Amino acid sequence: MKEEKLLRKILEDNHYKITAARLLIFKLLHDSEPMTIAGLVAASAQEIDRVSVYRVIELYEKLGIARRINIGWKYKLELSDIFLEHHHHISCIGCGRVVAIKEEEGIEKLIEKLGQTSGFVMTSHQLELLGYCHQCQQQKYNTVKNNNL
Amino acid sequence: MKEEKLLRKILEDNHYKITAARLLIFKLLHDSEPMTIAGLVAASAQEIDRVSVYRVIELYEKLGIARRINIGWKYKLELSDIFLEHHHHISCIGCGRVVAIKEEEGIEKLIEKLGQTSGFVMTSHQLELLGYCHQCQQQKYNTVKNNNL
DNA sequence: CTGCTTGCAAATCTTTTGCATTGAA
DNA sequence: TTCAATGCAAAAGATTTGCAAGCAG
Repeated sequence: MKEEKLLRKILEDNHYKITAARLLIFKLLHDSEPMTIAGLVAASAQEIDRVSVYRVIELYEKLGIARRINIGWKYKLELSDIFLEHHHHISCIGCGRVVAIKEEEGIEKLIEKLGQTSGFVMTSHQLELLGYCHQCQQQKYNTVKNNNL
Repeated sequence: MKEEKLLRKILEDNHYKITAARLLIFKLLHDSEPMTIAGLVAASAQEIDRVSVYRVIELYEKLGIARRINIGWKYKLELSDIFLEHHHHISCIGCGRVVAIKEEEGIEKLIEKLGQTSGFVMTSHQLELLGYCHQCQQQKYNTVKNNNL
């Protein structure tokens, strides 16, 4: 897949080695919805140590390969805009699912304007929407939450 | 101050007692910029136990008295929209300071529209902006970060 | 008085660090 | 061969839970 090729190039260009751990974490992020660190640790437990997951994620954030998205006061990880188009998310409070929202023209411009007005040089932004998805609106107040992992 | 009166009313209406710990945490949030839990714990260490801070905050979030705002992958706490007008923030990556952004007409409407389009019933949203404040733009790449607390 | 609140101790969970070993280039 | 990357152990930090004692209503 061509995304992996880009990954390899970024690692090489920055003089980092291409290792099994790094490829696996990338694959997991590439093939799934946004995941928590705990989820990544669980999914890769057979192959790599918990600590290495943290280290790979740290590196991926530094290199702009992955980024954290906030869900309430937790966070999940996904590949960055280099691999996925820039977008935002809406998260379901009921089942924990995260849905990507296709770019809405206008919002980016507004956001950029807000930063300028404050005298800041903006480096990034994130819009977090919370609510109940269609499914969870029906089975209202379902006690058993399928959050995270 | 009239905000404290509202606090007391909310607690009473929901059958929670008015205690020194609850009043103190409220006062701290009321008199400061957004604070981390660690900051609240430190500021109230003489009077109340760390665990109680967590419990008061938990209660305040449940009652909609306080809310968490995301800063990168950390968070800080501030009084909710009942006490402060609804607004957003821009955080400085350099010094950690959080600045409130006055409501920008248009953005709220856009956000509401995004939720509807996704078939969600939206309950809340948060816009997180990151960048460098005017001061930190000058003393670029200041190593000593005054983050948090 | 009575049950909600709190403090204290300790259990959990999450993230970070030190060091010896392994492996990619 | 060589230094970066990893595993393992353990430290450090953040949050939660159980229980007895204290206090608001």
